[in-house]
Amino acid sequence: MSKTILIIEDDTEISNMLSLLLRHNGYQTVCAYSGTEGVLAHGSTIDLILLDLMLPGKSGEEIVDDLKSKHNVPIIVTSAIHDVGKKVDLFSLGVDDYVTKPFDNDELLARIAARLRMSTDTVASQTIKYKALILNKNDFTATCNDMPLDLSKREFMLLELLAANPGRTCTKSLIYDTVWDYENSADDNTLNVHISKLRKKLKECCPDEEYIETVWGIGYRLKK
Amino acid sequence: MSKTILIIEDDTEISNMLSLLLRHNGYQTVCAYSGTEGVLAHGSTIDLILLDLMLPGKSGEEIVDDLKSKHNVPIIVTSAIHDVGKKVDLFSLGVDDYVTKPFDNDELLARIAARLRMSTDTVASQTIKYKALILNKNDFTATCNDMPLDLSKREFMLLELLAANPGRTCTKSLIYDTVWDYENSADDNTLNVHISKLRKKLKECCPDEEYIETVWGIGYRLKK
DNA sequence: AATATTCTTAAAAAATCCTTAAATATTTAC
DNA sequence: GTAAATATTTAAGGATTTTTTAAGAATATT
Repeated sequence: MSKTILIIEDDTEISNMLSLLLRHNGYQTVCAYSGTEGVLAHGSTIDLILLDLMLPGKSGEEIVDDLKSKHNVPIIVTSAIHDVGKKVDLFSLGVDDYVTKPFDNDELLARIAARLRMSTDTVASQTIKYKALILNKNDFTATCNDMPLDLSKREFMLLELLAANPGRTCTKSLIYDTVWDYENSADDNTLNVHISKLRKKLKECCPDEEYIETVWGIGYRLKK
Repeated sequence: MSKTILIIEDDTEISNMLSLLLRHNGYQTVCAYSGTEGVLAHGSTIDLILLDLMLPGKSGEEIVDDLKSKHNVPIIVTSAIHDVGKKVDLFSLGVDDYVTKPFDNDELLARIAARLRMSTDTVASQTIKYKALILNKNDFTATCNDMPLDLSKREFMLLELLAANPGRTCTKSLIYDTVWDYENSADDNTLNVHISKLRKKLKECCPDEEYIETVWGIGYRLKK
């Protein structure tokens, strides 16, 4: 699955060059042109951040702090400074790596690949993402638009089943088998009620979008 | 406490220079002049390895593998090659960082310091902090808001497990495995009672805040 | 051996979740 | 367009799980 990289870089020329390089190598990119803009653009869909340190406005340290506290993904700093003192401070803040400009394209790609490999091995394999929705199978937590979703066990299992098969219709019979472990009687309304509650909770985080579609007479599905 | 660094480097001049540099900066050093010698010299007293890749004899990859399997400490490769392909392979083998020769002394020191800090932070650190809570694994003492928390062994282990995974739900089954060392029978109430007592003790130090959240049907967690 | 502490069990109370049922709304079929 | 079938929503009762309390069993300490 394609990874998304957030580029925070004030020099348009460098930013464009980076974006092109990364897209040519199979990544998706999001560009921000200042630290504050970068913090705003950062969210659950971002897998790694390329951060230029010499940005106007907020200090680099502040930005790293804000980014990390919002969503903890690897940060690689691209910097022209040769000041080693700075570098040490950054490491202690949580920066994962840095490259000094002008950088070698292949080296940059290698470092990005290394960082992504590290993070996917540990956490991401146990999570299901669907649009702004993230389900963590390890600890039964869920977030939508980075807001916590408070789901009961049955609600979580139901949403997990749907999110694991986005765009595919899950028949009621399949859902009862998977989530409830028994066959449904024809007049059973339990599933409907659970869907209703899920929609209500999802709407609180995403007022604009309808996630769960009903397939009349058959079951439910998440929109493609 | 002073850290010991193993220098694996066949060029005597560079080796001596490195050793001098590191000793001047408060480290102890051990020198080896080939890969095989390096693997032999490696043991429990070594905290970090500086490894020259262009060694005669065994391949660099083999050496890294042998070193890591003997005692897993950070390895920083010092290398003259600019071949990026090599670098990627090394990352996947477990090399933590690399510097290209000729290297800047200060940069090398910064990277060493960063790696050592990481490993002490993760492994050697014997305290767990969570909000106003501090758990000391060495002597099984705990404080909350600087007030001593008098915890029994099971209570400490339980709180330790939760605090080591803040925000994550620990399933009952996991908790029984970790704290009690046996599978729980379905109607076992022991864990619930311990949670109850923990909450009571925590409330005495933190009347305002509820630390332990229950995840219905699944387990418990500390709030994010 | 006696005492103190901690752990477990049991039972009642409280909280939460699940299901049912009924009323309303929507879609499909004729 | 109307009737039938299916879906949605709400509220309430029932079922399940958790919390709390207390007492007895197990373990550790003096």
